[in-house]
Amino acid sequence: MAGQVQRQTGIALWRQIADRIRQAISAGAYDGTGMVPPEMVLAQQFGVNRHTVRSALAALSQEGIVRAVQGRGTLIERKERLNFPITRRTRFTAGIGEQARAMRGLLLGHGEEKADEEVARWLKLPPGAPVIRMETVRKADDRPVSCATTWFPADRFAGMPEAYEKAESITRAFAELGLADYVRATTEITAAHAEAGDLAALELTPGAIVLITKAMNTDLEGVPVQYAISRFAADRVQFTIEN
Amino acid sequence: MAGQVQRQTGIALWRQIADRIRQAISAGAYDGTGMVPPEMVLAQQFGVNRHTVRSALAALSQEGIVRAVQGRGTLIERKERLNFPITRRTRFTAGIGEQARAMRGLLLGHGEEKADEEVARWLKLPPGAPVIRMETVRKADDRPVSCATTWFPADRFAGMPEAYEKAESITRAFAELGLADYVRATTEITAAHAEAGDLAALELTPGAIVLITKAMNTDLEGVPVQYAISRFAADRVQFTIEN
DNA sequence: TTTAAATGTCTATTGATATAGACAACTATA
DNA sequence: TATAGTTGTCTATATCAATAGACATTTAAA
Repeated sequence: MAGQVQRQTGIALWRQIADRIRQAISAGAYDGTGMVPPEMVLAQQFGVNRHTVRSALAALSQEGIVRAVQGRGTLIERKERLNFPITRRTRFTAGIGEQARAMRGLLLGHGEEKADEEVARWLKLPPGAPVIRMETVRKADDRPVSCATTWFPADRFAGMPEAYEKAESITRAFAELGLADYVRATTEITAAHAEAGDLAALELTPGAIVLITKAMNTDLEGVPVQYAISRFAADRVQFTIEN
Repeated sequence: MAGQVQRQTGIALWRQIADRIRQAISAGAYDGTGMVPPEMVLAQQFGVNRHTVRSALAALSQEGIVRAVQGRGTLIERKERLNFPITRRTRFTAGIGEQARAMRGLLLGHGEEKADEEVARWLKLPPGAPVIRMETVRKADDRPVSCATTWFPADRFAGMPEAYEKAESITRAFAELGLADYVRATTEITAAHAEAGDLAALELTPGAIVLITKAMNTDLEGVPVQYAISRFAADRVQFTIEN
């Protein structure tokens, strides 16, 4: 990890360094000691002043990734990255398996509305058809992993928000509404810088990256039952596609 | 697109605004006029000074996305985003279809080396087994889309670099070496800020986002034939997974 | 108990970022 | 051919980001 930070790019040096250290931690670069190298060493590696490194470490400390202890050093608190397999049987909660103890989905808000052009196309409904919209955030061990806007055909899944709020899971909410099984039909993946809404919902710092998925699930007959736009904190997750 | 830029975050306002405008262009927000709104209008929308908007537009102009014409306005030059379907039959060149006229793969460098732990695991070889490594960059209509490091079992595909350089495509190079068909077995997707090497290879500006895939292909018997780590310019591509 | 090594705090200075205002130069159109 | 609307350029000022140095405080080990 040599000094490859770049100046005058609109990205502050302390942020570039924070991103690099976060990635190094996630890759297990400091597993031997469980600590980040001393500030002076990092400053030399990146070719910057010690105070600039301190700004970066302060940001990581704010994220809960490291904890500085005067006299000892800067300890690594957290380094996991959740893996999400994307298959026909993709489910948010079940896919996590052993990676976290508790997976929960929280309902932030919901409403009934007319499908816009995009939602109608994905759900294969006529534009303007009534749909249920839900805003949710999903957490692994109380740490936010993704936030999502989800649409369901209103005539078929009218009670969805209430069922989801109780079950804290789409799969269980579907089951309660009489849909025993469903499959992932299509997933689109892009990436972007986090926006204001992401920062609040996912407890991110500005400049962070979000992975954005647009996903459509169908019942076993191939009829769309759900369309979701999810935004994942990129430094906490990865996706796996098995073909 | 209201004024949601954030201050004192380590990301300069002009960069946040450039990212937002790039995304709006890509989403077709200005298709009606083919132009970005006037600088004063954007400044008001984002709640910043006109000069800050000008810095953002200057960056987009540098990327070749817009072109300012004094007296008229700021014209949109380019708005495409390439789609890459990820299926068992994922191929870089063929998957593009009509989206670009010419897809080319260029060989930057290559060598033979011993498989490290990661490469050996993916290719299901004993650690230290000889592998061919290739560094490539792939372009659509002369615009860089991704750069990749690719490994092949050395005993089976010794002539790979030469074949690739001539064919400018993995698929055709495989065919030349006697492998008529292959399938995508596994794909992992993550995202990160672009590093120095990405900036050069992909002609990006610092702070840009890269989508990173780790992919393994097998022959029809399920024997691994290729492992690749590819880095895509996130604002130029999206992935689609059809299950 | 010293001492070395690490983080914490403070002051000062420089360069990049952002704001503010004024006016020039160019384009399209009434 | 005016005129309104737009981008281009200039000066000035304030705030944030980064550097530099000095010294305090805490921890662990000699």
